[in-house]
Amino acid sequence: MNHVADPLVTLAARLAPAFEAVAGRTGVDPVVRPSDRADAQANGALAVAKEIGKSPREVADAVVAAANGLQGVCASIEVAGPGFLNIVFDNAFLGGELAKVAADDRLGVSLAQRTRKIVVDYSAPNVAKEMHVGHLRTTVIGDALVRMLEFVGHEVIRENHIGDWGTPFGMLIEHLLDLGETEAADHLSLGDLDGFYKQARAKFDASDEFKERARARVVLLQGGDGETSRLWKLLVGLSTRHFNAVYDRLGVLLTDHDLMGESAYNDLLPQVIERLDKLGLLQESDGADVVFPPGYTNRDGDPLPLIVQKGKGGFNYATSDLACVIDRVERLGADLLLYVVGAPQAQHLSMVFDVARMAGWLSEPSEAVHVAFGSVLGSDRKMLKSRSGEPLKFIDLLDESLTRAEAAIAEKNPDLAVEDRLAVARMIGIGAVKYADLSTDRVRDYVFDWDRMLSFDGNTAPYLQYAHARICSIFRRAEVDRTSLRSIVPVIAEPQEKVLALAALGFDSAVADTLDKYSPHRLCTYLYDLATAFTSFYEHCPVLKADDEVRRSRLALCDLTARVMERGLGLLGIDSPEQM
RNA sequence: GCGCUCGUAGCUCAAUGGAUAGAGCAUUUGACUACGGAUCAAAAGGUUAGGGGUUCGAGUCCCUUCGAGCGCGCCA
Repeated sequence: MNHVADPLVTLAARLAPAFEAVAGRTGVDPVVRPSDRADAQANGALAVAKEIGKSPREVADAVVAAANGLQGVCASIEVAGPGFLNIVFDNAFLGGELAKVAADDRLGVSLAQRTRKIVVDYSAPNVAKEMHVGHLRTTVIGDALVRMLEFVGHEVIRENHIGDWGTPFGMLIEHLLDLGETEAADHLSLGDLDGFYKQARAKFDASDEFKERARARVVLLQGGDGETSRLWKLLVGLSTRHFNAVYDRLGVLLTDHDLMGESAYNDLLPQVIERLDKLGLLQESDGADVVFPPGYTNRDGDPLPLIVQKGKGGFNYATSDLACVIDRVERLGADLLLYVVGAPQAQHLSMVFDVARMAGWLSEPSEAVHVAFGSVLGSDRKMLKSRSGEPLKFIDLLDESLTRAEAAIAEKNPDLAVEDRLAVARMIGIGAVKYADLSTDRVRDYVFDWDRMLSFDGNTAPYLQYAHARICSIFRRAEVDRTSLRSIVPVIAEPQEKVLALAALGFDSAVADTLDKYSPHRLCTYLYDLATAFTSFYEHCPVLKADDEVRRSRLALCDLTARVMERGLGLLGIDSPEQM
């Protein structure tokens, strides 16, 4: 049994019996919330009053009278307004809780009550195409969710569903042959994947002869021809090298081990059709094999089908997505499938999930969730593009983040050794890009703005990293063994100490809330609150100059704050430099 | 036309159905013999797009109007 770190959660548990006694039933929610009038407030009396036909204040008074589990937790509890309970925590209680969390390697973050096997589908770039800004959100959000899910104890299977199959590969392989393998390899290893793709595309559009060769090559590829497969693998290998270079620079967990491209499901595709057919779900419509999940209509108001086999016999992405569901549930035994995919695909995924449920491939307790996200916009509020109008290359984005971060550090901390500057600039620059992406509600579009994300003020990665670095600076001067601070009970006296203590103790709830909705911005908001609580504490409460007992107590608060910040940023995939 | 998502301060964003809607930027005003001022404290800034409804209580849930973005049968 994990210790509950968040005082608000403890309070709710202690208060619940009193609410239940007054309401005369079990399962009453005390509705404990953070408060700006006290340390916490409990709003449950208003609902109970309605239920049992008494006045809210009467109920609130009765709850206070019945609450006998609060000794040692609360310093005061009083009825206010129409029937709210304002609660002030006991400082000694908070100190004790801090000590427990400080002694815990997990910093109070509890393990999931039910451990699940979770497939996270994210990133998914296309072979022979360069990664661009369109892959930013899925990669960054997916990575953060993976880190958090693993941290709370789930078994996570990362799947990078790369686009490594389909009709374009006929033309790509033919172009490869035209260029000659070695020359093509040189060309591609330079990283100019887009140029290669565009050349192939141009030939495909211009030449009937090439078009015919490309089509024949697709047939060979799908038929498993040895030489064709070898060339295909060559293309895939050159592309994944590019992907890995980006992932490495970005600092995400994806490796070749996580590759699970469309080609991996090739053998399953015919089975998808067969099984749908046997279940009687398959219908023929305009020459294609389709399934009609209820509730979808097209332009004309007619039922909208999910096409699983094209009129000419080929499979499409719906087939592949259904095969994925089968593979993930039946072979891997996953009970939660997360799709970190852009919001525009909502209808498609919804139809795929519906069909999978109709077919019985996705049933309780297994479920699929579309973790949708909005677009990255430029300052003109349109999709972010490079100056030339092309999608912004991922690698250029990373380069610019580094350049800008390095310039900022050189200007603001010229004392930092030059050899450290590059490493720190990487942490700041990449962190800024990731945090900007993670810190707004994922379902909304967001405006990409270098100056804002790299600012050291406001809700940005550099601000959080700065708070962490300041604490590290304190410890460079303090000459104490940080681990020795983790067994002492901090004394909470000043208001700023209390705010900071409550913030640090809320890490568990922040992680839980974040995972509840798969919304990383909740953890970001939490860490920002923690950072502001710290800077306020830092301004008002001298640490190193304080008398011995207070000094040790405040050092302990600093240590815990830094650990939570580093771990929290780490869960977002962001590093915390000790100096910056 | 239908569907999905969104609409909150000048700008960028928060707000598990709870009291007086919060931050940052920009603006204004304070605090630098500094544990890292890369900061802090404060002021000002709002009919939560409009209108109905449910509820003890609505930015949040429902209906509707307006506006924006994205989807809507053989690309993925």
